[in-house]
Amino acid sequence: MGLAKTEMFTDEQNKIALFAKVFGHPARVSILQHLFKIDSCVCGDLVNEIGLAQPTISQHLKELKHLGLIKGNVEGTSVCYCIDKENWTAMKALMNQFLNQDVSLNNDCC
Amino acid sequence: MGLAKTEMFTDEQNKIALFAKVFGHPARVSILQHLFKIDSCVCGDLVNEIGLAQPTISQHLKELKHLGLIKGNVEGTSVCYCIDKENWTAMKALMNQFLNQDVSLNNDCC
DNA sequence: CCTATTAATCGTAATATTGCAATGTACTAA
DNA sequence: TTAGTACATTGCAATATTACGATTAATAGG
Repeated sequence: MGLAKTEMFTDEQNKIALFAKVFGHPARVSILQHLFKIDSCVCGDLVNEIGLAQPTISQHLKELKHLGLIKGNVEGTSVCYCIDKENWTAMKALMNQFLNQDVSLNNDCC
Repeated sequence: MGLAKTEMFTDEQNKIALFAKVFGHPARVSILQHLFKIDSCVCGDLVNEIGLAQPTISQHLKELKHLGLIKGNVEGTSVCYCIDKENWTAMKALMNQFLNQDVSLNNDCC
């Protein structure tokens, strides 16, 4: 298996899970934090910043790009990656809706 | 491999990734939403609510419990699960810090 | 053209995740 | 005690993820 049964869940639940999944690796968290911290970024910087090999970083960037959270422009021999602000904001709204569910219920059973 | 190299990242990055990972499956998202929606919950309800088999649900509940996001009390033959409000709030703060990084930078390179 | 640089892709090994049948455990009721 | 109910644990098969060496593609500079 190793295969989630997505068909039995709502689109919203699957979408939340997909975004969360991409944040579920410290390298990708680190990449995103780095992209926020500086204005622009080439992959080489990330390979130096994070300790992983170049193909590994490239693979993580691909996943982030696939979900639309970052975008990359070719600049000569290097590629400039940065946060896709619009998609990030939309993702944030979805995640906040999930995280900010009302916690003040009177479920005193536990 | 399939093994994240956690030692090269900060505690914060690893913690964010761990929480995100547990949200990275629609069944666990669904379980948490259901626990928020009702006051208390036994596992049987979840097995009916979600379409997965009982051992599968039990395993997902275990992961949520391990991270402290839910807690369970034995009540006779059944177990009452609910959100651990305190830990949920702490988790929320960490995740919001990550999600709400300033998006208004002038990274116009892309 | 040739060479260097940068990053993507391919191939593969090690490990993790998902899901469930079978089984085990703990409690309740008769 | 026996049977039933509710959930946990075990064991395993199918698939996914992570990481990286080797290679490839694309561009820049000579």
